[in-house]
Amino acid sequence: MRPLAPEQVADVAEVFRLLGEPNRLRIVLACLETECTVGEIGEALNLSQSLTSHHLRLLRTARILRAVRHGRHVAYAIDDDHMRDVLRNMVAHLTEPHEHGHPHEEEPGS
Amino acid sequence: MRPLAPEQVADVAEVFRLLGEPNRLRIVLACLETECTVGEIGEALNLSQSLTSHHLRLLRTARILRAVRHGRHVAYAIDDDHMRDVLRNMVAHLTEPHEHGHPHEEEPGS
DNA sequence: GCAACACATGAATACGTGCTCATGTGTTGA
DNA sequence: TCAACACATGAGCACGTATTCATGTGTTGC
Repeated sequence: MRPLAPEQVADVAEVFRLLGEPNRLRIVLACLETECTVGEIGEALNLSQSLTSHHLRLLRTARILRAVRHGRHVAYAIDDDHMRDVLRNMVAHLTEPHEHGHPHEEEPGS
Repeated sequence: MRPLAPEQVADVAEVFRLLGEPNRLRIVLACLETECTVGEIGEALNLSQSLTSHHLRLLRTARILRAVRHGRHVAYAIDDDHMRDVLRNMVAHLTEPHEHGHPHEEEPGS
């Protein structure tokens, strides 16, 4: 992987930041398999309509989700497969145990 | 990918949140290829010693980085390969163009 | 056109967090 | 043991942001 341009670092950080809010992450995960309408998301995750829409706006402008109108509903879905892989790997990171049995190296001081 | 336990969602979000801060992300990227000491990181990224150490503490306790003492230096490195994949995919997400040419679906209202 | 529905958005607030300053802890060499 | 080095950490402040309330925009059926 190349050194990565300094401006792209900001973009990467921005996406991570958006995924770093629990409610937003839940929204993204809900849209991972199949597309969902705003109402469905709010009801499933127990979020107010306003809050759901605010979060969706951020996820949409950051191109994490894409929006499609269906009648008077608007459905959201994951933007691309890279994002899906990011989520899968992150889950793997926390689900699977740690590779080498390094003895819980947490605090260097003591 | 399974529905993912509600408590794990918080853990995933926590890791994303930590990677969502530009300086912390730069630190992680610096430790991606080879391990770096605190001093090297601070100098390379032009961060104060205190700030560098504060960020490293967060990254260490979240198991994103691991710390190893070498003499009076402490070197940090990426914790495991899943994290490396997460970063690679995220870069791919932003570097590569969007898969289907959906016409910049950004604002549904207008 | 008009009501009802589904969603978007601006303003205001309470809360979290990144950064700095100061100080503490651990390690090496004399 | 003592000074110098390398790093860790607590307190405090300035700033960003998640949430709510109120209101606006767009769409369907009558």
